[in-house]
Amino acid sequence: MPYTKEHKNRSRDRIIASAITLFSSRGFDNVTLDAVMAHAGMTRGAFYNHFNSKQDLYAEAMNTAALQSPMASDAPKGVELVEHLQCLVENYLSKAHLQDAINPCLMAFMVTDVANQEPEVRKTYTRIFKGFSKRLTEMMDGDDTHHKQHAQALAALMIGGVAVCRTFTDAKLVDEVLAACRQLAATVIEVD
Amino acid sequence: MPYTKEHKNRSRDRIIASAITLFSSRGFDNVTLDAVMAHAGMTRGAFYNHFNSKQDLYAEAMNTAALQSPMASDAPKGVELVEHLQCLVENYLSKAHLQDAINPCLMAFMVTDVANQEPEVRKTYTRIFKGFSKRLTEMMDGDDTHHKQHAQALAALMIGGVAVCRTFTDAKLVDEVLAACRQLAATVIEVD
DNA sequence: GTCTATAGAAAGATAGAC
DNA sequence: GTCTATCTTTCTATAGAC
Repeated sequence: MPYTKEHKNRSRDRIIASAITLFSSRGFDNVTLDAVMAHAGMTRGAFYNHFNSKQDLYAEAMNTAALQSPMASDAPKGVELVEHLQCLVENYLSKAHLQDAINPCLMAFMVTDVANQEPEVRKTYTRIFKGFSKRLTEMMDGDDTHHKQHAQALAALMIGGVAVCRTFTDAKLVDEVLAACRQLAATVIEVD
Repeated sequence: MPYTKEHKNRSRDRIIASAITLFSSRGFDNVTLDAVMAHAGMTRGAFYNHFNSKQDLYAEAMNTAALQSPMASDAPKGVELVEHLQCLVENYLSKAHLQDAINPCLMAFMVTDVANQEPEVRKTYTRIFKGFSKRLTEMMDGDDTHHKQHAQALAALMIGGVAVCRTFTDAKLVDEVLAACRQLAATVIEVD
């Protein structure tokens, strides 16, 4: 057996990593399978040994990006949950995140892209959003209805803030809006 | 002269209205000029008498949608600015807006779509966002730095809320998140 | 499992008739 | 100004060699 399962898995991982980078920076429709495969160091023909379709890759890329996201990380020992949350939110609403090609939040980078895709991709997005907002709820220390509502609004604010800033051609506006969102986010977290 | 200027303008307006409806519901890349022109009651060949390119139409559609938006409307006589703002925000973060095919907010419906377009389109988006947040600032009754910051965060929250809800396949989640965003938005407005 | 080659379908833009 | 017809490019997906 010239190709081990290990080798195939590595190929698959490279394809997904390339998809995350290219989809997030150019959008799903503007990225060809040719480009994804070339970025992963292969050619187009190899693609269908790993995925059934381009849409299939889309869903897998979102899943993987969600698992790898800093937002999914646990608080270091000795750090309060709320402090950890504040730190994560600061990093999420940062300039560095806007340009992150490795671990971007696809919920923010691709939100309207996803809205126009097949239900399978939208279901994946919906599931990831629920996990995201559940995590926020938990870090807010408790999960009664009130905290859940705050967490959902916070999630929309974070995703919206990053999404709009990525469209701006004005660097000063980016700084202002990110700061404004961080400020409001902090208020939401503190109130709890 | 068999075709009057009036007639040409009407054709142009129909094309733009069709573009707003189709782009917002399916995304820029998934809509062909064929589809836009057919929706406007013409064929593809007539397009280039009105616009230089598909991207050109994109920018024009965003401009027109921004001008037509309820958010651009003035408060009726006798209604306080802040009350008017509260009303507009309620309508913006509503289920009806998610399905509005005539007057949707393209900033929310197309935010990540725009991020991947040519600078010309992104500049248009940036300009419209500035106008939007300036309007919010004014309705908050004053425009010192503090109000500006609140307005920018409110804009990101509104756009984010509508954008994420449009991707969800779960109707209950849509209701929850819209309500959560309205709640947080109300807090921001009242604090001022 | 990955490659090259190609089938087959679409879409943006242009040309020329009316 | 709008039409039909077409040029040209590009892309997803498949077939078959290695």
